[in-house]
Amino acid sequence: MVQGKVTIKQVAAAAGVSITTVSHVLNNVPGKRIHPETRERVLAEAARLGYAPNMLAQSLRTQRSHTIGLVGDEIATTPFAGKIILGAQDVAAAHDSVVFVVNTGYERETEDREIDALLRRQVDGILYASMYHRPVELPAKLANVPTVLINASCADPAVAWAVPDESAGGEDAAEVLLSAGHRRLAFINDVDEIPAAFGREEGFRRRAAAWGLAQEDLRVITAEADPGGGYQAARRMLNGAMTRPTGIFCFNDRMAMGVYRAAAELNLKVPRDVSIVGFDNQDFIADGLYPGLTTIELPHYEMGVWAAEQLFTQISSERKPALAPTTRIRGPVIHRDSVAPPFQGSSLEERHQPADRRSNA
Amino acid sequence: MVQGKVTIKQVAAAAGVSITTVSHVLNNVPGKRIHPETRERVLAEAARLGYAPNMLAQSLRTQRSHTIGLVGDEIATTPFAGKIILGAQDVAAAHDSVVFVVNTGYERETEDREIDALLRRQVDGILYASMYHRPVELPAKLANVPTVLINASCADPAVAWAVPDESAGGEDAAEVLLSAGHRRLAFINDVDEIPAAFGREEGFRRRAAAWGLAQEDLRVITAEADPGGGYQAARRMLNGAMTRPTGIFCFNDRMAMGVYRAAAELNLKVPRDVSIVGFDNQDFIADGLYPGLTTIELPHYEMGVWAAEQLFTQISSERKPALAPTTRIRGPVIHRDSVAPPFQGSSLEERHQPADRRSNA
DNA sequence: TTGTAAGCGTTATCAG
DNA sequence: CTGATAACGCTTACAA
Repeated sequence: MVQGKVTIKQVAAAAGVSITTVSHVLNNVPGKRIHPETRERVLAEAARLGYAPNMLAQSLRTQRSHTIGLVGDEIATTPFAGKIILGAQDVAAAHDSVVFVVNTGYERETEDREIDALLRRQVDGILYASMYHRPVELPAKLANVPTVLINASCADPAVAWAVPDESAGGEDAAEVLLSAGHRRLAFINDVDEIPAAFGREEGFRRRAAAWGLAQEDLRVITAEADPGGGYQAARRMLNGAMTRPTGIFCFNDRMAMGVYRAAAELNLKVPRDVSIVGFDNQDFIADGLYPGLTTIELPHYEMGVWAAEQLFTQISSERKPALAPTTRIRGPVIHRDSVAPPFQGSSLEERHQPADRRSNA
Repeated sequence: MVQGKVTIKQVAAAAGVSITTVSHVLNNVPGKRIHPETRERVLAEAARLGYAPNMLAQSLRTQRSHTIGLVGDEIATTPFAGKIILGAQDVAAAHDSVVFVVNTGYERETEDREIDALLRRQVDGILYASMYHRPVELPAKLANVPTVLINASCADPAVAWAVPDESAGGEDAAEVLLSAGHRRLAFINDVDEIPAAFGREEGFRRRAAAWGLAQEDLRVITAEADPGGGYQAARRMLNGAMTRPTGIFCFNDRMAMGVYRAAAELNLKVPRDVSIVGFDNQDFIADGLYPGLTTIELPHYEMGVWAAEQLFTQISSERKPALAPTTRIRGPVIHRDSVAPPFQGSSLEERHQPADRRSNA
């Protein structure tokens, strides 16, 4: 009620007891038996005054700030980041905690400064997130603080981390195409040599092999992981009608965007003439494309949740074990309209071109 | 060096002085003259021990936490949010502060709970951000806390806010098209009755009028603010060759995405047959489309910066004035490749442009 | 020039 | 059952 800062002292005065007693009843101190009547009185006054403990004082005393830090390289700049923050915040809230988020912009100096800032504020732990799945090394400052990595792995077996299950994603993508009946597949992979590229290809190949697909029916080419890269790769790949893949898996949705364009230019309809599977389920792209893009979602929210939960158990446990848990989280496949059984009719060259579809080059 | 928690007391002991002296030298207390030699000693020991003041204690004592809160309805879920966070963080860092970010998900209850959590942590102030430009009313809890609104306006003249300059955006869009030579324009506006819709239309019309454009040469229709909406509107609008607008301004980039598709289906080339201007400069869409979309960028980062700076001056000033500053920030136009002079040739069954206004590019 | 001590708002120990 | 009182780590009168 009364605005401003009402302290435990005022509650005590109002209830005609000592602050000790107030603290006892408000915190439900185990060993303490308090007269029901005074307890009521205290509770009533506290409520009436709108008392809420000052957590700075509380933290100082208990050495527990109920605060965690989320530091990321590009955490705030990228469309994916949000979900991670959200996941972390949701579990933080469940632990009466709130989260500081800081963006380092890949600057070591900024990172150091900000981590210091967090540490001086006695954060109970730190979530260290990378925007893109990659191996990192833990900043030295964090050696003695509960920390868990998100979207990043670490050689040190003592640090916990969560990453997407890339190869499961690759498998799922293959499964979607294969089970729709496709037998000539292609994977347009990222040129960069990163875990996501390795993992997705590995899974894709593995599942294709499991279906008995012949080597020559699975082409893998690499390109820049953007619309332009996807476009160029697709132009190259979609040329010969005989050998053209009927199902294409793209490293990410942005590349898929380029593949759509290439297909349109070549007068190929998605999904009738080519089925396409993306990766990321990127907001406004996957669902903005026409037809809607079937894609594998990255488990950002889930990683945030897992990591935060892991962090809180680490915080409340005495000493961290020498071997920290790690996880690879599988993202769901989001079915939209870019995958269909391969077209069985005559080959494209024999068909009549629709009049409104002049090819542009 | 020594990890863990080194306190001022340890520094004092190591330097052979009292904690008062340590505090004095470390804080450069104005009125105090300290012997250069002891000052050196203190500094040296502090550095050697790697001392950093515990800000919880400091905050408790000084009643200044060097901490601000950024609460938003969807702050973390949307691709725009990041820039706001970034702007806020950048200026926070310049003020030795760090920012809590919380997402309310439009739930009043969550909002209350989280704001309480921030207040109990003694945040120095709060940035209250809306994901989409709209009027809001300030949560009652924030009445006595320095607060500034981002992407939201407020009827209360005592609260400060920053919003995008929508009508300037509309003007700029019109200018881009008109100065490229277009004389038959269209604006595909959002059906929702929101400030962005009003403002952009108003600006667009105003600038068109300033160029002397006749009423009938500026069509405005509304649609859902997504690719589907843009697509349908464009299909409707791009039909008759005679009356077809040569320049289209879309309420946002997502709608523009749909317009691209409609244009492609109608065998109209962008920008040769239709020039398109979007709004938002949304990552991965505006630059992912082909050809690249010319668009008006929303000043998220700038709003974050302005608001945070405003917040810090408010924090360090005694009492807030009855009339708080507000601002409308103009976003830059991002020139890409979706705008060109109207095509003068005859490849389409289009007749000549009205000869009255034959300007150039 | 330096030190003592009070106090920020809590919690925890230990008496009464 | 309840209440002094000492921390938590720091800043800041006020003394010396």
